[in-house]
This record gives sequence, structure tokens and C-alpha cells, in this order.
Amino acid sequence: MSQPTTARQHARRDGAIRAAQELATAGGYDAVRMRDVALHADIALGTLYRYFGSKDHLLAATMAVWAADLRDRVEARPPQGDTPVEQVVDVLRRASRSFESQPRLGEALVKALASHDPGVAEANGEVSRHIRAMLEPLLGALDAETRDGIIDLIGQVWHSSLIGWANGRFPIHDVGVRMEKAVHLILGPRYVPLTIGE
Amino acid sequence: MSQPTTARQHARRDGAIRAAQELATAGGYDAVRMRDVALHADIALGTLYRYFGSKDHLLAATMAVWAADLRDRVEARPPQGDTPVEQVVDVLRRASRSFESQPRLGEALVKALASHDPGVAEANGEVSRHIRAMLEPLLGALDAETRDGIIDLIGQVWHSSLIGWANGRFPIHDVGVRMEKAVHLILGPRYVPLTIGE
DNA sequence: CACGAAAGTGGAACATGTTCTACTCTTGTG
DNA sequence: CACAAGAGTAGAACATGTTCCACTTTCGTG
Repeated sequence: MSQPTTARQHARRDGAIRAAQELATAGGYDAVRMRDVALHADIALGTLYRYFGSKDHLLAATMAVWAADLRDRVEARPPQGDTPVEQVVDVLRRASRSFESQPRLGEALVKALASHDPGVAEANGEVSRHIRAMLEPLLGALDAETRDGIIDLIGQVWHSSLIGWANGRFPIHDVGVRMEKAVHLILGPRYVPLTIGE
Repeated sequence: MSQPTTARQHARRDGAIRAAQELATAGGYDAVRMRDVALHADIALGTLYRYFGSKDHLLAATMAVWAADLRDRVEARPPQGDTPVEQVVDVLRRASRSFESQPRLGEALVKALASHDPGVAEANGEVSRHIRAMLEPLLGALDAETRDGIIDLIGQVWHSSLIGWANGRFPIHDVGVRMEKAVHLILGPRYVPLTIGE
């Protein structure tokens, strides 16, 4: 809830996030029981709730950490591809792959992100900012307003695809496929206006 | 779970959906307590669970009914507008307006739709089919594959926007605005390729 | 240092989705 | 009709997110 101030508070908060991440990696959303998180992180249940207003808030915060990590990796090794379209697709593919290797974790984080909770909204904004930071440099050729709109759009499609996957609507691999298709549909006509529809 | 066969079973199922709808309209997701639904529908809790595997399944089924109603209305009074873009926007605006007048209901239905549950997946498919049926005739000028992709895309953006609204990320009015923006970004360049970016 | 406020603790308590049980009613079939 | 199988019922029971409580520890400040 409130920002940690002392070092011990930071440690408690981080410990909780780490515990949540471990439990989620192992068993998905349901395996993250608040009592267990508190136990693993060696704090009281009440304290856990002082830091995170709800289970979903805790998981959303975990997702924000995940997004920051992804962004670090993308900045360390810039997106591959000759065209902006390919580069955007590459970023999204890397994101999907990260979930692909830890599907239970992904399921848990995504599920939490689709939840009503002021804390979740905040974490969501953080995730969006990371996505924007990764994609913006790739779309420099477009005017700012169109670019902002398109990044929003991609973010929304990504969100929706993740939810579809997390809820078992389709396999993880499809997230990448859907994103690629969407990016082509959205960006294709702008970069290759003469060959509409591929 | 299983399909109703006798008239009494239909009545039970419909009664449950009606009760869920009324409770949701009045008080949103949390106000739909399974015990209360059973009470209102005059069936036992166990029976309710025989028809709907979970609360979210019940609400998703309610949403499918809502989508069918919307589709009926759209078919009764075809979308306004001179261009496909305007017509698509009109359909989406009508959908948003429907939620706008009953925000608690909308919140409850949308929340349920973002849930892991085979029953929900099925209801989700039903909703998608209704959306497709409403939009497809408006995009006759595009080749089938592109059109399918675009309809999927619009459905995903709609879904994501609704979730954003239901979770308090932005006001209901923004759902319409976001959809309009998205439709212009996606369809604009295809119908008015010479004035990219508006 | 001393002390009051804020933070943390352990554990009970509560709310509600979901499951289970023992019993009764419906329904379709020989 | 008789009866077995399936459907429905009332209500207890269970799991887990969330809240509360009474008490202890930590922290910043005069």
C-alpha cells in the first residue's frame, strides 16, 4: 500500500514478491496462497496485506518486476529485424517466449492483471510504460500521435491475447502468432501501403 | 453443465440467468452471490452448480444472452453511417451504450468473461460469434482473410477495453472513444489509403 | 535516553465460492 | 403401473481471500 522506507521494509516487500513468484512458477495462480506467501517470506499475514491490498495486487506487482526485467533484456540486446514491423514482432515474441518457458507464472500474473483493484491499476500502468519504452524507438518514422495510438493498440491486443491464453482459450504459441498477425494488420499498410493484406 | 432437455430444466436455467442478471444490474459482480442466485431463482445451490460449473460460467452465459440481444437489435435497425468505418463504429458505440446504461451489469459480465473456466470459454465463443455476425456484413469489400483478421482484432481490442473499464482503469465513455480510435487506426488506411494517420 | 506513533506479529474470525451428503422427487421405459 | 436412474433439495462442510484484535517491536524525535 504505502511505499517502503527503511531497508527492512524493502526487504519485506521484495521477499513477498519473490515468494509469490516462486509459488506462482511452481503452481500457478491457485498455488499462490496468501498464507503461504507470508510463510515463505517470513512475515505475518497482516503485514503482507499492509504492503499489498490484495492477492491480485501482489501478483500485479510481480508482473511489473517481470516487465522491467524484460525491458532490461531488450535494451541489452536490441530487437532483431530489418523493418520496424519485424522489430516490433521480435519484441513481442521475446515476451511470449518468456511466458512460454514459465507458463504457470505467466498464467498467474496475467490473471491478476485483469482484476479490479487500485493497486493492480497502478502496476498495470507500470507494465504499459515498459512496453511503450520498448516499442517507441522502433516506430520513430510515424508521427507522434499515430505512434502513441498504435502502441496503445498493440498493448491492448497483447493484453487480450494473454488473457485468452491464460484462460486456456488457446495455446501459448498462439499468442506470438496472434501478435504477429495483429502487427501486420496494423502496421503493414503503413509501411508497405501498396501491398495491402500482406 | 449439460444441456437442458425438459421445459422445467429450461425454466430453471433461464431463471438462474435472469436472477444473476438482476443481481448484477443492482450491485455488480460481488452482489451476485451464488446462494442468492439460487434463492431468487428458487432452486437449490447444488442445482445451480449442476447447470453452471462456476459463478463466472453463470455470468458468462448471461453475457452471451446479452450479446444475442444486442445482435437482434442491430439486425432490427442496421448500423448508421456512410462508410464501413462509420458503421463499425456505430455498432461498437451501441454496444458501449448498452453497458453505459447498466454499468454494474457490464462490470459483472466483463469480469466473468476474463476467467479460466471451460464454460466461460464456450460462452466467450458465443459472444465472439455474435460480434462477427454483426461486423462481417459491413466489411464485405475486404478479402475474406483480411476481414476475418480485422474482426478478430477489433474483438480483442473491445475485450481489452471493456476489461480496462470494468477494472476502473478509465470511464465507460472511453470505451467508445478507444474503439473509435482503434477502428480508425485499423481500417482508416485501408479505406482512405491516401490520408494515412487521419 | 524516553516515549508515543507506526509497523509487525500470531492467530482467530468472517465471507463466500465450491463441494459433499443423505434424502426425495421426476421421468422414461419394460 | 413399477421401478431404476438421474435430477433436485436442504443444508452442512470446506478452502481460501480478507479483516480484526490484542499484543510486541521498531523507529524517529524532543
